[in-house]
Amino acid sequence: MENKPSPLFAQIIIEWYQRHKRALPWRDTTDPYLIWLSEVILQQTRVAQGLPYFQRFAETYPTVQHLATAPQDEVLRLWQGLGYYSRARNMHHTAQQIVQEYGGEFPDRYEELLKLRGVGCYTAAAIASFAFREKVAVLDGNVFRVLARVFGLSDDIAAPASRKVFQQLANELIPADAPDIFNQAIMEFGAIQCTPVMPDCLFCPLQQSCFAFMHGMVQELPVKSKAKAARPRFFHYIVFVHEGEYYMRKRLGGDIWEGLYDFYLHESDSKVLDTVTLLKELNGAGIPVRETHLLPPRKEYKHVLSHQKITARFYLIQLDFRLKEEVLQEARLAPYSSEKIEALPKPILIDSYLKDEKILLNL
DNA sequence: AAGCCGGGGAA
DNA sequence: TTCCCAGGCTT
Repeated sequence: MENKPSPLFAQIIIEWYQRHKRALPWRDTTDPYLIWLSEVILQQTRVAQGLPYFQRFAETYPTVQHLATAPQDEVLRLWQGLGYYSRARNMHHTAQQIVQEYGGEFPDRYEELLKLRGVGCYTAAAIASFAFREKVAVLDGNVFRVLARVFGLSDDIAAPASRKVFQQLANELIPADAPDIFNQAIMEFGAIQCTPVMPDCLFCPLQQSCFAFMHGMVQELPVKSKAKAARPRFFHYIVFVHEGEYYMRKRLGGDIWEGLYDFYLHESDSKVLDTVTLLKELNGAGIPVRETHLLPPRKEYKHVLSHQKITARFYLIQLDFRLKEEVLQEARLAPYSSEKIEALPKPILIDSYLKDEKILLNL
């Protein structure tokens, strides 16, 4: 670390913020519920992508009570496309907890907020400072980047141990008389001015006091270790259809997309389906299909997550009989009309397939 | 400390 | 195609 913290930093950042800040709906409120909602949505999401989701959530669930009493499927459906669905499940759970244990009132201190499910250091600091003006510094990806560059910190921001260094610096920088504005300002500065690639150093008010700029190290900072490569997976979805109804199931925990709906899934280590094994598996489950029922997949889907690379094929099977109740229960499948499917929360992969096959309207 | 959990935008 | 974006929970 080269640069020393100075009160000038907060002053410059806040001044910059007053002139450049975007008008965003969650900045017009001190309602901790709306702030919480926006922060959870924005956790791993760009403003442009999260904005319409915030609008829909705020409109559908204007208070924490509304969210608490909503069915989980509905909450997940509204969340569909945002990814990291545990955020929605945790938010739903916490809404119910706030109604039942906190009398519908949000906790108003950082330490209390931290106890809520889905609320970590960042979100607790955001709510505490924005809604209650508590002097606690937020530390998100933007703040890490700005501090690393301006103050010349070369600690790996992906390493949990580095957090202490940045947190201490941020705590020294945050002014007691404007913790909320400072937190907003430094994050907005990172998002707009001090961007990950091609930061606008030419018109930066911190140019002459920025360690990275003065030392030609803007490209090198922050230091961040790379994520490991995504592991390949091969999904073979068996889409049973009978009299216009499609058999789907709600995914369990322990894997991706918990709580979302997909089809009967046969996973293997190859993009080529081993039909013999599959048919044995289906017959063993009490589903009497033969090879002739298995239509070749129309199209192959690649679905890339940050940690998995999924290759998926869909095999439509027209059933001319109804599956027995025990069989459905064992396979956790249930029939849904296309209208019902529309209302179910689904991974983007499944939604794309349904739209390509015109099972769902492309709205 | 390391691994898991989505999806989209820009170069 | 390749690269980038990350907070919270679990192990």
